[in-house]
Amino acid sequence: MDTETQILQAAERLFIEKGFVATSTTDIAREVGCNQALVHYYYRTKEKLFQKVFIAKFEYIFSMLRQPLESDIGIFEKLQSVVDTYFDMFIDNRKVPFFIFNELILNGERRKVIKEMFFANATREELYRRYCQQIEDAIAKGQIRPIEPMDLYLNIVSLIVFSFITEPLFTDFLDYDDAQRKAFIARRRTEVVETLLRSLKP
Amino acid sequence: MDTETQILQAAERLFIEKGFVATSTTDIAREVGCNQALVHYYYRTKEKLFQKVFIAKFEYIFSMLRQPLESDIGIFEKLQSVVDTYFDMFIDNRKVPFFIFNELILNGERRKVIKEMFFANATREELYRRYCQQIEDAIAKGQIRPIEPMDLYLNIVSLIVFSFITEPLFTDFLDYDDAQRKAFIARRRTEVVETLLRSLKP
DNA sequence: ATTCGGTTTAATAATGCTATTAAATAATGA
DNA sequence: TCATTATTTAATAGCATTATTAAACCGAAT
Repeated sequence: MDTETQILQAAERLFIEKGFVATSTTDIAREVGCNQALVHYYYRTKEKLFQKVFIAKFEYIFSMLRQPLESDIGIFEKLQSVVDTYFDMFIDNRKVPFFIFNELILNGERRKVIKEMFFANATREELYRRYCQQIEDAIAKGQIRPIEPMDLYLNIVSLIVFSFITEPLFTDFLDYDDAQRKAFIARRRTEVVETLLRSLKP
Repeated sequence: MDTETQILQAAERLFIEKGFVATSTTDIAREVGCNQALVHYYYRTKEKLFQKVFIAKFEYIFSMLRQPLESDIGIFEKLQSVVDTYFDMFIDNRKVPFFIFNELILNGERRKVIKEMFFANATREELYRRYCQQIEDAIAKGQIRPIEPMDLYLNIVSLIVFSFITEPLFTDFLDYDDAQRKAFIARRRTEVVETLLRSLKP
């Protein structure tokens, strides 16, 4: 693999693991095994490199909504599908949820950049609008209780993301081993679905 | 007020606002209007100062559970009371939830220190055990559906904390003004209670 | 008035970081 | 082959940060 993408991938690993501020371009170079100046040669500044990593992850996470949302299944199955999709993905990328929120919240300047990026693509707003439509239809049909689509979305994200954000705390505080960690996440998965579905009953 | 506590309070403000890494002892000194060496004179190292701030906040937040838990009201009223208590407190300390999780998750070394502090006080475990007892009683009496007390606790914390963690995102992404921000939080408050109560129906 | 303790300051050592530059090296095409 | 371009390195400027030290300051007790 060429050095340029090696650097990008090392940066991704380190940024996600330790966050932007705690990761130096020297760290990244060391991880790749190249000279530190190369990081700047290819990506000019640490911030630019970071944004490349960040936006890619952000896009990726958001795009995962697309498939369940467009499939032709019932509203409850969709919800189950969304939860499963995210749990599967986060199990292999345990620090990603924290990474996204951490960087998005800690740095207001960056938030502006991401915002512009986000609204630059009209299909994303379209995706959200379609989601709202589906919720409102389900409410109209009496399948679920009345709820603001945004509130439901926040509930979903809260419960999923928090399961992964708190996982390191359990691991350390209760001395969880690998098996217990897995079990914790597995239980959260079913519990999150249970909670969401019950909370939506008309 | 004496300089020592001025420094502590400035540190608290800055640490909560910008996080540990992004806050320098020079920042703190500037905020107080004193020499940077004074910060070290009183608190030796930045890390020690931070831990003093952090542990105080952590204790405070946890201790807020005590009153609702010990009062003699029904399980649903208790839940409502807990949610209200935290919403009230976080409304005046909007960045605190993020602060706690951010620092707790980002730094594994620190987690160890907090863990020791946490388990040093037996009344805290006692508090948690009493909470579990109350949930299990409510389940046995058929007031709520079967659920692991830990899962319920996580659900509660997730929904509350996330309302405040995501608030800056709404503020920026959707250009919320102060009134809209207040309305957002107010709606979340009722929605969180609604979601929790419904999800617990037997 | 002077001494003494606690407080505050200025100065600085030591370190680590980002970003740049110029030179060296490797790769490529004429 | 050789000239040109792309990649990589070493060196370093410039800055910020933590922590320490020695000296200055200041108020209170003697």
